[in-house]
Amino acid sequence: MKPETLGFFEKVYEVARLIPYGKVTSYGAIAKYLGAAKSARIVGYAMNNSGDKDVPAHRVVNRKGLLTGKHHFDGTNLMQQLLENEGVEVVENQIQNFAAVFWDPAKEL
DNA sequence: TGGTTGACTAAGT
DNA sequence: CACTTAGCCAACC
Repeated sequence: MKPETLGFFEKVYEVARLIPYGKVTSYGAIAKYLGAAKSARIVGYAMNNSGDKDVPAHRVVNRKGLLTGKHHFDGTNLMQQLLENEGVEVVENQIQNFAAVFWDPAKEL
């Protein structure tokens, strides 16, 4: 593939694509894996631009397992539906049993 | 070049 | 226990 811009965003997209089916991770976990643990906000910012990318942004939530980014999806419950479709239990925008579905790239990779 | 933004996180009140 | 404040850093204007 082409290295593209080789910017921080592209790195975030690659990690996001590595998230297994039925699993989720946090912005901070991705940032840490990229060596920029304090750039969690940048990860979220990148996700905002992931609309044209094949990035499962619905698998990326904040550290509390809360679907903070669902407001950026087209529908109001689209993000939740996608997660539930993968077997992730979500109630009131919050992932249930978050620890069980949490996937840490820094540890898994 | 410099200032604003933001799908975050940790710590404090 | 819920809200507020502060730090953080890459991209955008």
